[in-house]
Amino acid sequence: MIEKHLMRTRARHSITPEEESAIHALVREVREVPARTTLIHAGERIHHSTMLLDGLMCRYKDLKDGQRQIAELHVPGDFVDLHSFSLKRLDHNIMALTPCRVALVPHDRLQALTENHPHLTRIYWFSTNLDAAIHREWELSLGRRDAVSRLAHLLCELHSRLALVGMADDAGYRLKLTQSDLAECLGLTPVHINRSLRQLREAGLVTFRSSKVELHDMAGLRGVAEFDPAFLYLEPVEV
Amino acid sequence: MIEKHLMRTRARHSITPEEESAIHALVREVREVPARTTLIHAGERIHHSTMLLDGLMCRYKDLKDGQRQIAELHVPGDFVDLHSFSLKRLDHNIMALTPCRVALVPHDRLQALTENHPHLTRIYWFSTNLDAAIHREWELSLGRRDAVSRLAHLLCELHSRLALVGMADDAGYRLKLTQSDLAECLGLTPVHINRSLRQLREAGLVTFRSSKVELHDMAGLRGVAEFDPAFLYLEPVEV
DNA sequence: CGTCTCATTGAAACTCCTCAAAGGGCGTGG
DNA sequence: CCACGCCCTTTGAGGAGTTTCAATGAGACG
Repeated sequence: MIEKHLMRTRARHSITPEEESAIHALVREVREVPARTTLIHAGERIHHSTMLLDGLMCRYKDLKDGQRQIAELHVPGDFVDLHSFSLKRLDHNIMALTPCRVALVPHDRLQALTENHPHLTRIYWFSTNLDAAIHREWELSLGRRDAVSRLAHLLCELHSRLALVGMADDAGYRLKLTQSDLAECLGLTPVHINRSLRQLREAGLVTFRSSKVELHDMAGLRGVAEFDPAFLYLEPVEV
Repeated sequence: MIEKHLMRTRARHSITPEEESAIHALVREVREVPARTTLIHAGERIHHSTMLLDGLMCRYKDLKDGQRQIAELHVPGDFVDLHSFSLKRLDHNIMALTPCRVALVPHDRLQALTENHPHLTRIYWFSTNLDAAIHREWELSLGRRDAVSRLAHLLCELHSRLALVGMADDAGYRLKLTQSDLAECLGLTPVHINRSLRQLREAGLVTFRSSKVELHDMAGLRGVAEFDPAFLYLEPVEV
């Protein structure tokens, strides 16, 4: 059930069978979430964290005039709001972009984890630090990359993250996002996303159509994006 | 010596005298860092974390063409790279923007902390989650706010963070940054920062000149910025 | 007092946005 | 099973915000 979460965890850290059962024991219940549901609203008191089992979710903030900025996309296996364990309230909203299946992890079980499992605590601390690293890479994109490069970078990032949980290969991956969703990730308008996608397509690098990303020239795409996967910390680390 | 760090910690969490001594015991040495020194380079193996005692530091990333994006500014009392404890290598560089005094905290002492002090561990986990919250707010700025609002927001953020460690009051604060530094924080050019500063000044909101931020109309500034300090988690939380 | 960096200003160019409209795909209901 | 409606995608034209290039001014430091 939480297999993808274990995949992404094992990819970066070595965990004992006993620790795996401790992770299994974190989950209290599994729930289905319809697409376009805002699961958690900024500011509300939270008592459990959410692990994404299937589907795509995001963290987003918006301005009074309705403009929205997605701060991070979440793929299956991700802990979407592990940080709510220490923050108690979030500074952002959490929404399901597609129909999702999530596992709920009560904060008191995480509390117990920090008391009894220092190694797993460090692993989960690492996990929130990885989210921060993704935020930083997005800051670089939003601040300094132009539209085409920004888009290329996001498609590379998703490729790496989905591949880690077996949901992408060299040919491409399924991505049930609209061009408006991409716009909200990249600080652009849907219209400009459309034009930028065309540029990438006409350059023979990648096609995004009917919810599928087809990679035609991964090296070229990474070149345009100046993509270096180091920020995803894909190498095993002993924490 | 680490008084500002204790100030910002006490502002958000209650800690016992015994925990305070544990924090004191983290520091191995204090070091001076000249302005414009890159202390830590992306990718290198790190064995200690850096606590900022005095001066301003930043985390930054850059692109091949030399464009730079600052991902976060650090004020005295901040742990600049606490996340290097779990990540081991950083995805970004760390630079002193002004002459700085820093305290070095060996990772093995943090490791011991996670084994013996779960409460302090949660407090420091919180601290890295707070950095992530600041990153998210910057993503919102970079993606969706226009130049003037972005600048106003940063000046509000720094006011709140500096006030927390007693380095800002209602009148303003000292800020030893150049307009180019601000440009690198905000994803703009120095020229445009200059024009935007003029707009804020002529609107009677704030003046930034000779390293001083003078707040003339805090309410107005917050309005322009759409500034809500919630993302700084200034309220006490029991973790 | 000269030098260097930082700040300031103007004019032109460019990227991306806004507004608008038409074209496609898919599910639902008649 | 087709038609309708709805949302998403695509394209065009004009406009706004920001950048680039260039030059001058001001302040700090040796």
